[in-house]
Amino acid sequence: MGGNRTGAITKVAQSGRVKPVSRRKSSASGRTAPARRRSPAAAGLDLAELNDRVGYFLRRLQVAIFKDFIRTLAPVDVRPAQYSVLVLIAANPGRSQAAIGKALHIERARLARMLHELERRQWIERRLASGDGRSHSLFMTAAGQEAMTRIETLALQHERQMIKFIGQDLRQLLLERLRPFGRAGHGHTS
Amino acid sequence: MGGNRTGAITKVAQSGRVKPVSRRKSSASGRTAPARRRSPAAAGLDLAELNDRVGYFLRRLQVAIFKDFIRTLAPVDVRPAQYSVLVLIAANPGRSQAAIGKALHIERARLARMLHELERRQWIERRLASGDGRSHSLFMTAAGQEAMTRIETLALQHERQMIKFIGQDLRQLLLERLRPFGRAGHGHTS
DNA sequence: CAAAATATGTTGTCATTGACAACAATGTCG
DNA sequence: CGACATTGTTGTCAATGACAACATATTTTG
Repeated sequence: MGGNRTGAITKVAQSGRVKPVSRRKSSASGRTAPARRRSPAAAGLDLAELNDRVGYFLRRLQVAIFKDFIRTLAPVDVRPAQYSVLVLIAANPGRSQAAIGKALHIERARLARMLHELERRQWIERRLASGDGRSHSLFMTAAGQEAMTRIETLALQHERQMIKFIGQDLRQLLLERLRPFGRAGHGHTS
Repeated sequence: MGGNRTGAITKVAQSGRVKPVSRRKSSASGRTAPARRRSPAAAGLDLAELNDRVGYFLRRLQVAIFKDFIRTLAPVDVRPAQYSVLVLIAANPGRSQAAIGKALHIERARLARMLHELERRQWIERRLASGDGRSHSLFMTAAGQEAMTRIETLALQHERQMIKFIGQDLRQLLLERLRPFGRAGHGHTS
């Protein structure tokens, strides 16, 4: 933490030090009403330049989607990252932790701990790779595959909710346009 | 923490307990080569059903964008959330913490600590609201407005990098289609 | 072949976030 | 006035991302 123990309002410059903000492109036409009775505090604030930051809206949408995912998959207690790992192991049995981690951009240490949890739940198992004494080959257990049925059912339910939320057309478009970025080689400086 | 202290490979079921995974669309044809010298481990893994999870790709893109934002704004040490707060205060001077927080979906406690930091840096100031003894009116300081010039310059530089990364057409499309979700009333169950 | 460099998995921390609980002070409303 | 809501604050906890340090094993090199 930062150890920020302020708590007291600084109370600086109650004079005119604060200029009314250098007028930017948007807004214009000044404030709509000088005295909007009983403004609910969160009345339409001006997002200003935030309106042109694609990262802002993408973040908002992504958070909303994850929240829905977590809520929908709560019955099986599976989080987004866990889900992606389970799917990859099921579709690519026998691969190493390094392979799974690189494909999903999950760091080694993080993945190791996540796999311990999935192993504790007896959904996956790790065997020492035959050819390489360092790596572990990952597999789903029978119980894991059974669980995947239920998990995929809920994941599909979540996806349907997403379609209702953002619209099938936008979802399809996002999938088509974003898939290339989801492949390895993007987003990592390494 | 979780207290997961396993560390030992369980070494279960080395027999046939693990069925070769219900054949999915791709894969097939078994392992390509029994001994692919220096295989990069992360060779194209099958994303399977992840290919239809819009949340997965959205997450990947969003993380990449935030990383670029943080890297680009590193000279001024401003993170995405801080940036959004600064922009909103500059564009809506005098509003309360509650108003800013609701508009950006930042929780009260989180925003309070963030504002303490921004106040410590002397970029913003808080005055007791005239009409309401509970709330604080937020303003940019002169120094804060000066800083905003540099911050916006870097933010624009980041945005241009985003255009190069995902393409101007996709960015514009995302902005147009996602802006409605960025408005209040979405993503919050409250 | 032996030393050096790499790769892999593990554990230990730290920093950032989101979420909640508990409070104190204040405001609103019946 | 008294019950309840709002606002800001602090304390915690959980999930993540990021690194450092190791032990072990493999690959590369001289």
